[in-house]
Amino acid sequence: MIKDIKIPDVTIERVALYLRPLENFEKNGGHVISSDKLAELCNVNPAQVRKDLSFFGEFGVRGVGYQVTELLSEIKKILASDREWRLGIAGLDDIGMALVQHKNFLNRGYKFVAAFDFNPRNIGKRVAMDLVVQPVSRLKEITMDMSLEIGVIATTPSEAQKTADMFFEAGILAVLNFSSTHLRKPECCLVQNVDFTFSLDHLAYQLNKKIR
Amino acid sequence: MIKDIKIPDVTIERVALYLRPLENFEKNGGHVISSDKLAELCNVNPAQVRKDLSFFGEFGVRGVGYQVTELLSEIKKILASDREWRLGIAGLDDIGMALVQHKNFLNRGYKFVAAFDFNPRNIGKRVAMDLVVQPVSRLKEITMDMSLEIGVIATTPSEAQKTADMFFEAGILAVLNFSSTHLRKPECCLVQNVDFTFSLDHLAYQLNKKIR
DNA sequence: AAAGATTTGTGCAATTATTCACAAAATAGC
DNA sequence: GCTATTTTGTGAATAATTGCACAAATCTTT
Repeated sequence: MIKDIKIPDVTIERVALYLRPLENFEKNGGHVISSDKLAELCNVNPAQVRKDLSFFGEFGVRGVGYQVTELLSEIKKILASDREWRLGIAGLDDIGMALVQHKNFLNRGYKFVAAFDFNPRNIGKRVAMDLVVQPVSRLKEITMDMSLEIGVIATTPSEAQKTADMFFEAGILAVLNFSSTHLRKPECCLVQNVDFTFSLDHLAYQLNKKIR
Repeated sequence: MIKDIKIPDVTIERVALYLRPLENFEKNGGHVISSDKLAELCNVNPAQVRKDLSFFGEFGVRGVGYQVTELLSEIKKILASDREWRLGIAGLDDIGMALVQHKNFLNRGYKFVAAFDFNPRNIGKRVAMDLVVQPVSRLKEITMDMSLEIGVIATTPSEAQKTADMFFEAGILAVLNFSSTHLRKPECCLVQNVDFTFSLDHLAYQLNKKIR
């Protein structure tokens, strides 16, 4: 039961954050968890946990806490990670390879079902179970045929826009961009950029403040 | 001239964001930029740009704008990315390899000067210019000898805590954790976690909201 | 040199987010 | 079944962030 008021972005981010310690907690045999405990695991305020969850419904029991398994399933429903998403990746050099081979994606329901590259040397390579690299020339066709939902850009910066445009033309829903280039995009499509150096910039700032 | 009031975290994040379009702008021959233009490039509000920068000083000229080169240098000074940071990485499988070979780090002053792995198969490998993989058993010693500042964890989840602890013991200043494990850490040390699946969770949530 | 046009820096109001604090609901002990 | 204890859900208070709006500073034109 989702209330139809605007849900803050920060709430979504935190709900995704709750997921991971919760899974651990369950794996270690926990069945019930309080907002206090969950908050502690996530380094946030307990009232925040309760308020965040209350945007989506009443999942807890007063005087008791939250059933872990139930809460997990509710959170996955909220984030729409209770289903499989079909990903296509372009660029199978170091980053691309690392991504398709990373188990976490599949564990969370993000499945690479198609891979593309410009470099003839990479084409035809089997990069993961049932995943053979196709030439980028077939990107649009395959994206439509396989109804890919999310396109992952792991190409060089100079190829990034070209590749993204092909995904857009094929009607992809969203793009996850690892290429450290700003992408022009159509209104209808979501783009999320990932840049590791931001994390380092943030660390460097804090370090400098501390050691100064 | 840094005012000694508390600077919001979001401001630091945005200042890092400004850096990248600014560098592009300069590369394309721009010499002066207005807060309006910079804001447009970064998808933020112009007043926000001005206010963010004003935390650190007065870098602009009224009626004119900001000298791009000067602003870049000021921002780098703010973020402490006007210097080189010495990084050590542990774990040279797919992610680790992708990281050490990624040019962006060096461009921003983040230099991998030591690499470590548990796997004997990886030890002795030259993974980048002047970067040969050492056994993790030498991590503490080398971290101290080379006065590494930031440790990057790209090991398997099960080795992550062990590795991090060695960095901590060696007196590392900060750790960047790619291992999708929560790390216990001493008070004195900063830890920043990087988890790609968060970006996907966020995309999935937004997609689901849209296509529902 | 004066008027008009720009664009910064910032006080302040509006909005948004966080946290407190407590009633309501559930359980446990007696 | 009553009392004490726990813990949720949430209204209200507090805190933080954003963005407007305008004076101050600079440049441009005549």
